[in-house]
Amino acid sequence: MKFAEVILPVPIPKSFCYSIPPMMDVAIVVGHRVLVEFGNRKMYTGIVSEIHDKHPDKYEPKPILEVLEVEPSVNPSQIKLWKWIADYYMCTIGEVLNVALPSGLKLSSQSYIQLHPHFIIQENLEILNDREFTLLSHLEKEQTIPYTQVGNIIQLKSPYKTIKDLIAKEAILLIEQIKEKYKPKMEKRIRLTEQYAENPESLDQLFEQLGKKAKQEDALLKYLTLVPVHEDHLSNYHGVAKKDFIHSGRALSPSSVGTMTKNGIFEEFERQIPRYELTASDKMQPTPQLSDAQNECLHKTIKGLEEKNVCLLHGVTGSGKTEIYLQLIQGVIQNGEQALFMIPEIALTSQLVRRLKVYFGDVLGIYHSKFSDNERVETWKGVQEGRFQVVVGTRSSLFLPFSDLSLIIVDEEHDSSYKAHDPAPRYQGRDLALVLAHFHHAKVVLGSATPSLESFYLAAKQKYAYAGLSERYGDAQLPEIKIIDIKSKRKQKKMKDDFSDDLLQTLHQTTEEGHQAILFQNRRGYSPYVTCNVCSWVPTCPSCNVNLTYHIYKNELRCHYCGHKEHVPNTCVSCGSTEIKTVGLGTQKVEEGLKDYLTDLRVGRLDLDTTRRKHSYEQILIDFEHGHIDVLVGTQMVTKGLDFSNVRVVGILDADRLLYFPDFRAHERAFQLLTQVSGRAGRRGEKGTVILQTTTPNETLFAKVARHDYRNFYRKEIAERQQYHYPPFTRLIKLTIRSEKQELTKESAQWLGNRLVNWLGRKRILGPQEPNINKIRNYFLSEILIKLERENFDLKKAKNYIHHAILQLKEEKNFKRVWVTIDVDPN
DNA sequence: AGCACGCCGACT
DNA sequence: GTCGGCGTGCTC
Repeated sequence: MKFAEVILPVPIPKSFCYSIPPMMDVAIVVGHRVLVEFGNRKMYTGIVSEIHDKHPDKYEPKPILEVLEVEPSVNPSQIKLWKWIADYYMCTIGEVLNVALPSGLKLSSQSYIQLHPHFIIQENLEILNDREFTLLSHLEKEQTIPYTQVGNIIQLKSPYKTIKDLIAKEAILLIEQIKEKYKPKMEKRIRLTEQYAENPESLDQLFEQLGKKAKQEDALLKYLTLVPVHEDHLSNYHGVAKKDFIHSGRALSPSSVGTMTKNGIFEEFERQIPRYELTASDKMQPTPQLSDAQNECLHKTIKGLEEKNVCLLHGVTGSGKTEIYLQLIQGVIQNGEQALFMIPEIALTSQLVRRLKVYFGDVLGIYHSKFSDNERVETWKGVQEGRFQVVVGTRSSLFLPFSDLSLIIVDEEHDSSYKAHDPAPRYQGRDLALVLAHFHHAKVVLGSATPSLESFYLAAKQKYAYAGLSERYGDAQLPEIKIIDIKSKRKQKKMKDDFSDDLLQTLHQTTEEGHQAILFQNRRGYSPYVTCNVCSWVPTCPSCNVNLTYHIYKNELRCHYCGHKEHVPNTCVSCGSTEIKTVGLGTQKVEEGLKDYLTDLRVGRLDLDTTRRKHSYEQILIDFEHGHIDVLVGTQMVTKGLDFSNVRVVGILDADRLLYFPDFRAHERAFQLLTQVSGRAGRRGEKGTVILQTTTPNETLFAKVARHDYRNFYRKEIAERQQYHYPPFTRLIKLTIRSEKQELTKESAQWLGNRLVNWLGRKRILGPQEPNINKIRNYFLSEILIKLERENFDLKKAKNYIHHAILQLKEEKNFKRVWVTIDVDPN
């Protein structure tokens, strides 16, 4: 008898042992998706992680019910990676499985009830109560009803007992239905039936027969122009897409085509087609020529990769790093190997994808969060089958089933969206890329204009190779950055609301000249809060401890943490006055204000609120590209990967806010954001201008941004990190403690903190401390930060302590309703 | 995470 | 009684 260890998508830190029925013995291997029963009756897809013949001694394993595929969906090196992640990021392997496997490959069962075939309601009325009768009459009509709906039907919150009684009376059956989620996309096609296709001469006769039926004759003619049956009768086999046949060129009448199908002239058939909108129409192009500087950098990178496996490619904004990536990828394709091109979440615009498609065509796969389940499965399978040699995607593309990976490019490696937040595993995509590459003996290129301190530090320590690119591509120059002191401007009455005279003038001038501008304000909504002018009352969220943001379009107040919405009150809830005013500046207000002061401008906005829908992001960018928008206002979305040659001016409305985050990375992030957004100005051709508005014009960080002086920024910042023992000199683990009561959160956090201090020592534990926003979605939060040495330290042991302490916390009677999340290497 | 089960208090 | 709420324990 053989047994399989199966990974299941549940947050339990174990794998589960199932028996392999003898019939399956030969077929089953590591990486197979299998269907198993788990718990009382639920069915799940699991992944086989190990096969052995040791019967567990404490229980009798259940059998594997089904092997869901011939070729395993997952390869052994992926399982190795999953285990590494679970270990390093301190989560369960089930949680890893949950994010790693596209949901199209995950099946789970849903419970349904149906009438027992031998049960006749009319003959059993006396043993049924009202509720039972209602339910059974519904079942007579509906055949099957999902378990989850039963409660609604019989007006009970927990229908469990009723169902159990009915099962005992043999009135109903409980069944499990499994839904296969992935559906291949099919296309309806049309072709001639065999009799006509095989001897095209018979078509002449057919034309005569159709003589008076002009519409059918039309259709036949059109078919023959689309499919050259006369020249090559085999061409009929693939026929033509029905949609194209009927609607392209001169449209046909669908009903006459239908008639002809009925009469055995045409036949309909289906063919699986890829979901990708491809390529036949896109002409393939050779990758672009490199400038001398790029060429030199490319060679430095290649040499660096040979020596160190990892190379930091540090190129100023607009220096053309992408062209270098293309060359590297090209090399990988020629060797018949695979490459992964990683980009931050939002930068995956169709702009970039379209560009890559032109160079790589059919060997390029795409993978990101706005893809549907089905599309993801197709990329997954394409990578597995080796059809896709290059994948461009966000951090989740690290989980694809690569077999022959030889290069990973992490573009904009400093970008914080590489870090996963919400469900565990809270992995850092850039770091994980290094691990994946290590498993595959692949090379990694980390590219950025503003490298993360971590990466630059490792390059400085010669752990990574380094290749710099300090000039912009073509004749472009780095923009001139003007720092505007808005405090003194206000005194001089040269501010109009939040716009300085310089900013308005520059915008006016550049748009007059036919150029475009970008305005950056890192806050969405109209204003961050509203307040009563009389008593200073501020509306707050009922479930989170934050002020509500004012959104002008629906005249609404919204919570950006839980999504709560309410109308703006006409009168102050606290004092009854009607003087409610808005305070502070969001992107909507910038948009409004611009329209007031520069009336002729066409203003667009790019933030979370305008890009919720799947293609809206793309649409705004297209409008901007085609010059339908003069000024684009946006949040940090505008800092990422927008590359429009006509943008001459960038305005930063309030640079101060970036600095005063209570976070050791605030300065790093500010420098990156400011440099990146400035880099949008003046690509190709003339020099751009950046207007940076601030109340603290002497802040040295701004000066460094203005001088494009990354190195001095780095020197100062790294010294501080070292002095205060922050990464890259230490490793951080953040624990977040949550409960429904503030006191409970506080006490349990204190308890946990003490335990950790005992085991790990006072100096390694910071907190517990209430975060700035101490209540989200009705849960009160507290945080503990653990600082661990990077060298000469037993990390594994420390993590065990942490796990242990949390386990102990949960065993304390009073702390049962306390939740702790672990975030390794938090942002 | 689900889900069953058991105990308790609050109702028609 | 019967229902819902909540705590507890288990899942191969």
